Amino acid sequence: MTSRTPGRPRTKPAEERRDDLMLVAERLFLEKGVDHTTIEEVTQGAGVSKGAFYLHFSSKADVIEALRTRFVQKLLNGIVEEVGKQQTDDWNGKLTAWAKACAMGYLNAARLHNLVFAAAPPPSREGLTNNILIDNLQQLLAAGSRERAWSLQEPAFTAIFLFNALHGVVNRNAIGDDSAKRTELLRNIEESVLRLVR
Amino acid sequence: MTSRTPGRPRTKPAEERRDDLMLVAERLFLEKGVDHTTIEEVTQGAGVSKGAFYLHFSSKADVIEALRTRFVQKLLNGIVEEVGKQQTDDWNGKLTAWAKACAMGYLNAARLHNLVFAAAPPPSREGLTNNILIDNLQQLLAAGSRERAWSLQEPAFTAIFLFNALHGVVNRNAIGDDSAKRTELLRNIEESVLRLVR
Amino acid sequence: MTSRTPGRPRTKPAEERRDDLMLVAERLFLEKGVDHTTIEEVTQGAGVSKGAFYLHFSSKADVIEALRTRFVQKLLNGIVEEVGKQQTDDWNGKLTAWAKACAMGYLNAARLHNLVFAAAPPPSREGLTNNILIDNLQQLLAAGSRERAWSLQEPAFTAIFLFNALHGVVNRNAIGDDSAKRTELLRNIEESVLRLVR
Amino acid sequence: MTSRTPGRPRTKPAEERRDDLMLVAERLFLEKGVDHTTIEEVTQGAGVSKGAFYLHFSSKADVIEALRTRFVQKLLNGIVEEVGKQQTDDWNGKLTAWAKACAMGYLNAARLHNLVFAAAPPPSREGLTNNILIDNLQQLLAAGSRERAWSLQEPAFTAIFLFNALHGVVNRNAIGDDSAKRTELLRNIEESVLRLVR
DNA sequence: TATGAATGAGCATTCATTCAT
DNA sequence: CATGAATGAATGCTCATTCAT
Repeated sequence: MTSRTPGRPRTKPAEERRDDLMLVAERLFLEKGVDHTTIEEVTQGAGVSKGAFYLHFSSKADVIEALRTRFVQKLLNGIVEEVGKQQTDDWNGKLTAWAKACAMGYLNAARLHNLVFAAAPPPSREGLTNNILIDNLQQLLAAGSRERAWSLQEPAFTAIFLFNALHGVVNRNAIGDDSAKRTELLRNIEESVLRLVR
Repeated sequence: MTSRTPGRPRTKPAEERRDDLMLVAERLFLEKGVDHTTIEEVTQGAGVSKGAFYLHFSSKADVIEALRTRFVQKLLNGIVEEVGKQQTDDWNGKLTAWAKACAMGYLNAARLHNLVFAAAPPPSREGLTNNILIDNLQQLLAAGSRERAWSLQEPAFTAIFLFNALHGVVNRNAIGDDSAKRTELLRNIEESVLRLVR
Repeated sequence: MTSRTPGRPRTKPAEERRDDLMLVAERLFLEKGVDHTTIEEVTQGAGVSKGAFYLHFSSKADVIEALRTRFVQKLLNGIVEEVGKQQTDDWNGKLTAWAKACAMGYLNAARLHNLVFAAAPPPSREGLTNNILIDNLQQLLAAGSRERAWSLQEPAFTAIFLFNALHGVVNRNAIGDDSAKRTELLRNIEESVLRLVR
Repeated sequence: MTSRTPGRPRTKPAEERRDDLMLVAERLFLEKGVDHTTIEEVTQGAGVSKGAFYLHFSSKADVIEALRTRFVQKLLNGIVEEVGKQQTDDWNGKLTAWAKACAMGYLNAARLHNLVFAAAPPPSREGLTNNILIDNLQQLLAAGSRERAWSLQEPAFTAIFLFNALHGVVNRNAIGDDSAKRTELLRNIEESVLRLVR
């Protein structure tokens, strides 16, 4: 009589339903990839009808967008908070706080980030071939370390770190033919790389 | 016997046909994304029938794999060559050669890399939201630089460099709960980050 | 606490609501076609909830029926009134009054009639291909007129008039194989057609 | 024996397949209306897979268009042929030939015409309410005939003939407010109507 | 080798209608 | 009288893959 009819209320606040759907979508997208997750699977997982999905999102792409936005926002909030805890003039502290908070955010979100930004990586296959590049770089780093050229405690870590830095920096500067820009890019790369190994 | 119109041979060496198909596939994948490129478009572009595709590749995923392998192999060859040119004990030279060759390879391949590893993110939208993180990091780097905490000539560059390094390093260590590993990861991150800004 | 915001009454006499809904439905049906007008659009236009629609009509088809009935009734009333104004024995006056009132009714209702009777043909495409028949007929009429076979002032008008008369008369007599009926139909057509051109 | 493998050839000339599909589509569209005929029903009726439909038509609307074009073309051919049989200067003969051939074409095609031009009339309901207008007109015509105002042998026929002529002529001149055009339209209507009853 | 007609599972999206409140 | 969240059947269209020739 209170209204708690056994069988769960068929109607929920919109916000809650939306969250349910996003939750399930996130899980399924991560498990099977966006392309191989159907709307129906999402709604079934959320215990609603297929049509209900479109009460909250205008399309499949719309959920991804929502997931993406939410993820980035949460992460940024966390970072800002951590950085704020540092002394005003402790720049190293701030920077490492930034990096750590960012890393922790990703770690906690596990593969979600990839999902949200790359829309369905071919499951697990991703890094495999990449490895032959990273392995090669790692060998170089290890060799140089052994020769005391640098002092690296974890060549494996640095290889991954550096490879991804390179990859990203190039991606965001993908300008075809501007020779001046290329030169500058390479100069920047050189400097950063050398700092990294001391 | 009668229908042998003099003109292009309708039959080509398998290797050549395969290359034709890969070439077209690569171009179309880049132009419109993997998911929105059909096998038929690929075969039409290569001037062969739809069925011919399956004479050379077992599936759509198979071309992607082939494209990926070819890309990585070429890149690695180029890198090894450049590194080989350095003096045996010039480790800094070797490392920067590695980084530069890798960067150049990507630059030359432009967006191909992304394609090959991430199976077509919805074009261009990708980095947009990411930017709010990178922007934030950039501001931090710029602020610290102004205060003479570090000597960075290009905070914008470093922000991108660092963000991607972090992202990649975390992705490849995505282990849920191993607390020891997390601690070590964070320590490595801290050290690398600090080296990066001196 | 009551939530009864002073303003428009949320409740209206049934008759009025029904009229509101019919009005909006008519407009939308005309603008976008029946099939592409949703109940929700209708209720939104009328400022009521979706459910309210079903308080006044049992289904979508039901509004169309209501619209149709109302249209025909109004038109008939207008015609009867005009015809009634004529002298009792002025038959030509009565007939032309009928025809004119009918024509005016349609003109005033514009495309509504079509809508109501044909359930939204894909807008505008309708007559295009028909034209090749009417054009052909018009050429015949113009040619005969030039040769003084008939005295037609507006072959274009007559072509349309006649074509539609034929079309309608056939449609309403569409009996497959009754040969006698067909013969009579053709005789009637012949007679009427000849009268039309004198 | 030559190629008649039991089990029907799974592959047919495109033209033939296309015709099969159009044939089935036409029948189903007529039986149940366009909107209530699914592509799958069409392909099942033609004994092919759903996908085969899209090998020959780009969409559902495309078949309708094809059906329409084919219908009009055939009809026009028949008319032109009949008209051509008349004496060069027998204008009445030509005109009645036109009208009869057109009528016969429609009769033979039965409801196809309607279908093709109006895209699914709500089955059978169509003329019902219209009747109250036509009935009224018929009564007027019959009354005038009894009074010897006109000499109509078939008021029922003439009522339908005239009603549809009016309807069509108005539809094709549906200009909102051009008063001059309206006046002329009414004058043309008046003249034609009077000719029709002598 | 090469063809291209044929397949058919697969899926996003729409919307009339219901009903608990 | 009124609401609007929820339903879920219905359907057009795509496309990777097969296979008879």
